[in-house]
Amino acid sequence: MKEIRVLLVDDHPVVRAGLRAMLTAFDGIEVAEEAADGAAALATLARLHTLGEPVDVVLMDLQMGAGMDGVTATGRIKAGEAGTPAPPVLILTTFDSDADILAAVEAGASGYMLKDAPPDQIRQAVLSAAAGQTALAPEVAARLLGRIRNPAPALSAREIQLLELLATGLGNRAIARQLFISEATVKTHLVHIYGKLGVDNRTAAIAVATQQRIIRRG
Amino acid sequence: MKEIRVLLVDDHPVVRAGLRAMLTAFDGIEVAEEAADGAAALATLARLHTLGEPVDVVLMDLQMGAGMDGVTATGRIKAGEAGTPAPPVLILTTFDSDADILAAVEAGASGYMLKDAPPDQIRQAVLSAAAGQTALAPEVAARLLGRIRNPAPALSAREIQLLELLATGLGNRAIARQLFISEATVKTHLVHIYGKLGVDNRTAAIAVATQQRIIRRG
DNA sequence: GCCACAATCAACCTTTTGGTTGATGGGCGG
DNA sequence: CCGCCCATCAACCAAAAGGTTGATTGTGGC
Repeated sequence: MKEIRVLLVDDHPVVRAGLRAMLTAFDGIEVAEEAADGAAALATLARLHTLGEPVDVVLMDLQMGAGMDGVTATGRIKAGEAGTPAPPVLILTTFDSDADILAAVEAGASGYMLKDAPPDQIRQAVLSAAAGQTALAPEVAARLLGRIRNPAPALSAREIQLLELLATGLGNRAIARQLFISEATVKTHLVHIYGKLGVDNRTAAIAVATQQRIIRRG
Repeated sequence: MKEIRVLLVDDHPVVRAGLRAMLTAFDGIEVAEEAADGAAALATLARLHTLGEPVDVVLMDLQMGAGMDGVTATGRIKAGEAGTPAPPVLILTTFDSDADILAAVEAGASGYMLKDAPPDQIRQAVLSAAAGQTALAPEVAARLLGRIRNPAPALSAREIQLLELLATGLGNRAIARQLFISEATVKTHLVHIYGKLGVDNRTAAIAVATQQRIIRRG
């Protein structure tokens, strides 16, 4: 049986070594290459493609230190920038905020796993991704389902984006400039956010959004 | 030559596998055991001690998901709670915030490395720790020096108390009522807080205070 | 005793937010 | 095609927050 060829993308040598050790121990999976950031991943994909040794699954971290982050890299891979038929991208990260998950899914990721997952779960996810299926960590799936069942907060992507800037302490004017929209629009978004979160000021919005892990907090 | 026996403490199976693979590849280092959180680390230390197979160095993550965190565990190990002569504890984590570093050092850690460090740096740090020396990642050392040059904000207890209420989203009037002081006093405190944190509004104050772990966030 | 500082309050003013109403255009599902 | 929602903007008003000055009290250190 043909082995599933995986490309590891993570800025931590330790994590790459761990994944390599874990994955190669499984039957049917081999590690084709490693990359330390998104840019290197794109280059590696292209190189392996021209060598006639295509990658079946990309295992991608989200936070990548200085280099190109995982969401951007996923988007570019899916856009075909590596010059190859885009392989499935499986996100493997430590964070599980709504903002991260939504961004990854929108970028075209076909799975979202957490690094503290047991090895077998990661193996299953790689197999699923290689088979063209979607694989979500139970915690992630639960959050998405909960969101569907309980459309209470139901913030739009734009609103989450605003919330994140809000949480950095920016004023309305600064947010407006960041997003290239008018201050009036920022205020409109905020009013909607307040309504959906059941609060009446920005600090309370941040408190609620943080607690519900709609946005992330270092 | 006697091997240096290391105890790995990290909640991520992936990271443990990576460290194990990396460390065992080095001459003179072997992985004695693994633990998924601080409590397990204490128990393992005690067990290995009674077996007459003491640990030379503890490699400890800081963020440990649900279990006992690394700072607490380090403190307890150094306090002798494992019933053993406390081995050196080398922190190995992804975050390098001032608060994390200071907390770890205060808890008695004898080193602070980042997970994206090259393998050889990690090896050197383990050797140094085993020899009773201190090993700081260059980035960490730089940050500590910077902190010494321009000292900490030094908020008063009252100001921290205010910050915590601030972070829950309360307005000045509500904070005043909570603390049984006037709104004017709240504003005065806030001005002082803004000055010390180098910001000019409440959300930015929360952002900075959270990032520096002056206040706590789930 | 004096100085520095934390904590408290007041009055005043400027800037920022919050809240409302209304309007436009794009996209998507029934 | 018609709503519905999202994203965008405007004008306006009320409320809250930000900033300044100045003052009182208590505590701790030199």
